[in-house]
Amino acid sequence: MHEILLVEDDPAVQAALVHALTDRGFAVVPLGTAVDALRSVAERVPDIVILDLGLPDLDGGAALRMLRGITNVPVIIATARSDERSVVDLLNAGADDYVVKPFSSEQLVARITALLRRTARHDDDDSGLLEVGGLQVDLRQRVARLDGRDLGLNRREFDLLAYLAARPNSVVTRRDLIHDVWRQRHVGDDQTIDVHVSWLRRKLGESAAHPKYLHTVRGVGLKLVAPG
Amino acid sequence: MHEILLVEDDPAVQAALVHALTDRGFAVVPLGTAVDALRSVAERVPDIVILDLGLPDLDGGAALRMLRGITNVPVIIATARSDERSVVDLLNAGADDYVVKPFSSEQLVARITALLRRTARHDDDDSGLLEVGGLQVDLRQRVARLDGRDLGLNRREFDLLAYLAARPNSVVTRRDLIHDVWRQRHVGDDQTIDVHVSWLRRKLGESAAHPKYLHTVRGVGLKLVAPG
DNA sequence: AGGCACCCGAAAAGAACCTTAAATGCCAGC
DNA sequence: GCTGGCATTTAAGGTTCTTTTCGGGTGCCT
Repeated sequence: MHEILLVEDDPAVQAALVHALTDRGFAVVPLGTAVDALRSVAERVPDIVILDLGLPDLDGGAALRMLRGITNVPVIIATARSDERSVVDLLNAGADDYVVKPFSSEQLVARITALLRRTARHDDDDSGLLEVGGLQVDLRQRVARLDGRDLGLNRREFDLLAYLAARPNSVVTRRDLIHDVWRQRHVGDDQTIDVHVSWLRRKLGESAAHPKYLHTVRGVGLKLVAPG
Repeated sequence: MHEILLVEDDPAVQAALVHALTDRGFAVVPLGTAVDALRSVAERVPDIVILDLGLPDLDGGAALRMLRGITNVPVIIATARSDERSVVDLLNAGADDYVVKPFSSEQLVARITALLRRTARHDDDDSGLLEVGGLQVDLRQRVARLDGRDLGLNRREFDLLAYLAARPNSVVTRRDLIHDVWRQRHVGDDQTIDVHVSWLRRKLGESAAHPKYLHTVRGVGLKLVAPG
């Protein structure tokens, strides 16, 4: 679920866009002034900002520059001003895209999606840390730590743990694992999974009889829980 | 210096754009057909593709989809077709931006720059000094030093090390390397990479069995870490 | 008790990887 | 256009690590 900060002072336009974007599965934060927008971004950076020009409090270029002073968040300018000068200036001031009203909400969504697609990779890079209790799984470095100590997992073990750590407390079936971790239809036997789970348990310093993090759920699958 | 692949069949428009883009310091490869463009990209991936619709040989949507099958290169659609359907479809098919003729070359440049800015973070900004532990990679002089001593790397070795040094501690896949360092789709084999890594390790005074900086992550790729 | 699901040690089977050496491609200078 | 040198890629063999298979075992549930 992506979070969109919508900065638009015309209530009618704002309402229409909120509706269109929400329909498409985005979480929208609608605001009417540049100052509110800056404050909001300082507190929590959204996945993308839609910025109207002609806000009541601040000139668009100034608002954009201040925003850029805070963060590198993707920004789409959506405005009625279509003069060439304005387009070029704002793009050069750090905007990612510029759409001119009237535009269809469909086009705006397509442009948002395109921009998110382009930025997605970076997000992965920056936020690849999963934590469950004293367990840390760093997807970027591909290192898993228990209480700060590197577990020295190999590929399968790491992928397995990462998959579980991404879904703490929920039961994962063997079928899920074959599909998502092994990425194939037929693994000869569930034995295969069991063996890898066993290796993983050993490295975690636990066993099936005395589980701390990695619990078996009989007849269903496995579950990674924070101990306690 | 960024490299732009310009796919445009109208000779007059092509000439004008080549001129405008070259003036702005871009290296431009102008081509007139989609087939030529695909061939060119398969051989060497540019920094950005400007794609005209209405090419003589292939429908724009088809061309874009085939291009996306090969690579993730940023694509700007530049065309006279301004109907909503076309805009939305192509953005959803993987285009990054869509500008409608007639557009000013200034606006095109601004959009190119915006897109490169958004994409660039991964590439080396060839203006700086990367440091990882006792390793220095000077992108401007293209010199790499270990504890102050010049390693005497050749082109590939340098690019490889620079790419890794720009992402310390993160695991980089062979696929990333083929795409971003070799910049082409078909490298006969991963062997190629292995061999260059081997040369690089030798010059770094280490080996796969006893890595200091350059670690293999089996089944995934490589990782440059600060030793210790 | 008997069936089922699961656990785990050991060892075979299979990939991935490293290195050296030879072949190929590319460019500069003649 | 040829020739030699350098950089890069392909090829081959060996090594190490990973993954799977096998088989005996344990414990839960009906």
